[in-house]
Amino acid sequence: MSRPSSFSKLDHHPAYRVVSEKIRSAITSGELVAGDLLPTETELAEQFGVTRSTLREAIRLLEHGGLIGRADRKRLVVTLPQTEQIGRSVSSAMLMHKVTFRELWEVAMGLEPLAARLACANASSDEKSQLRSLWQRTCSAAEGGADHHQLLLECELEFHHRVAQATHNHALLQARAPLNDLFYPAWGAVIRALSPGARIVVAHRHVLEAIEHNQPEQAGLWMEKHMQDFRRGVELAELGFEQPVSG
Amino acid sequence: MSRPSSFSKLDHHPAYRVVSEKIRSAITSGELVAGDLLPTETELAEQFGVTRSTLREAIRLLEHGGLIGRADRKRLVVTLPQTEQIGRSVSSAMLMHKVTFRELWEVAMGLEPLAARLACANASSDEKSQLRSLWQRTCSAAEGGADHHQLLLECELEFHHRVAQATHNHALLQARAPLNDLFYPAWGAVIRALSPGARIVVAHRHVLEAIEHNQPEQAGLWMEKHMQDFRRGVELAELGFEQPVSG
DNA sequence: ATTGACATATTGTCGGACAATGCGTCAATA
DNA sequence: TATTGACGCATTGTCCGACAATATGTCAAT
Repeated sequence: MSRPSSFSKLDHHPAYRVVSEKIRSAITSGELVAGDLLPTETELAEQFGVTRSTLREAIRLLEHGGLIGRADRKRLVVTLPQTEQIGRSVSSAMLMHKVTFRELWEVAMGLEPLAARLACANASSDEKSQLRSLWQRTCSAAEGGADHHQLLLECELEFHHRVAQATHNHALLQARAPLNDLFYPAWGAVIRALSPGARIVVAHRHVLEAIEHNQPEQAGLWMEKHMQDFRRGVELAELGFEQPVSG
Repeated sequence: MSRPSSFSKLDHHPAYRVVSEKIRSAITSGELVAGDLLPTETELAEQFGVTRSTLREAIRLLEHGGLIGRADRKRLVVTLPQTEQIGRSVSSAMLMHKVTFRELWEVAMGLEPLAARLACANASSDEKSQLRSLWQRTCSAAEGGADHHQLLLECELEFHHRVAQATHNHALLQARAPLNDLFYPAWGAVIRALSPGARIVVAHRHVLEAIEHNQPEQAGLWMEKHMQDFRRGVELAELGFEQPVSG
């Protein structure tokens, strides 16, 4: 065993993984683009020289990544991975790694103000008006008290998501997608404990107006304050800043 | 059709997806933890009341997400999703969305200086010394000229990865994991075009020393300069800052 | 203690089968 | 003419049974 073996451990990949990899590379190499229809399962199975069962396992492997899906419940189609779909698997990974409130907050402090700044330059007027109408909904949710906690939570999360969307930066969208999933339970706990509707509304308004008037610095600063509020909220609610975010 | 139908579109999920979801929820809910061994396929199939083929498709669905794997080529085992595995699917998603150099750079400007700052407080002495020895390897790679471009590229990427690891922030690691994959071709092109070894070495040294001396501001500033260098590199190499990063 | 032979269990792969369902065609009808 | 209904066809989702390859355990032989 201690003898320096010059043989590399030969790795025998199962067929379903090989097939999956072939299809994946065909997609990522641009040979197949989103929207392209794939042949039927039987036909694909023939092309690869495997049985339909094996091919289907390969399909499942890609399906989870959002690379392919069903067009009309029949034909397979190459699809663009959706940020939310990918983000969910990332966030579940974060949950399993027991990411703490602090870790989540630190990353959010890096990404959310950045998103706010970038949104100033890139938000379309349509996105701006949608943000404003969302803010008005947030107002009414904040007034409702405990009855509207769930609604307020959803407004809070949607606000950040829409700001990120307004950047039109897909890398940013993908990077912060999992944060939204983690903030769901996190903000939820804070809201239930403190009813911080008023503070949320104020912060959102300043960010919104900064975006409307194309003031990146202001947008970033107020988003930062908003995240500081979140941190204070976690501490005041005595959730334990160093505790893992519970799914 | 225009009549307001009060019926919700009933969604019939195929069995393999239901089974997959059952297992996933058992894992994310903590009922099953990483390291747990699952029964054999036949046994699982019996428990869920499906055939082995169907069950295997469900398994594939989870396998891609890194939630389960094979222990010893036989028994199934619950595994902690690895950042790199997840990151790769995210980065391939970014590639398909034609993320530009600018978008990549903007996110990196948010995350990399943050990582440098956080690494100051959290890096173990072991990680610090590993960073230093990596820097020395970078030096020799930088001297080699065109022959060592590949080596230099790998050093550059590994440096950023290790800095991120030194933060001990798993959320940050997951969020920036896909960036590494995208920086591979991006830095590669810059290095081949400009041979910026010297500048890389200088920037890394400053970041490294700032981390060693626990100076977060310095670490963040130099990491920022480093990313500015990357941007200049893309422009000087005439790669097109607004062009998509090619996989 | 190492080696070899053998039975056992489990996975990877195969081939075939069938029900459910969506789609196209085409005739019948108002 | 436009809608409806009947019918056949294609494809997926699911099932069943089978077998080779391989890892594991046991036991005897050296």
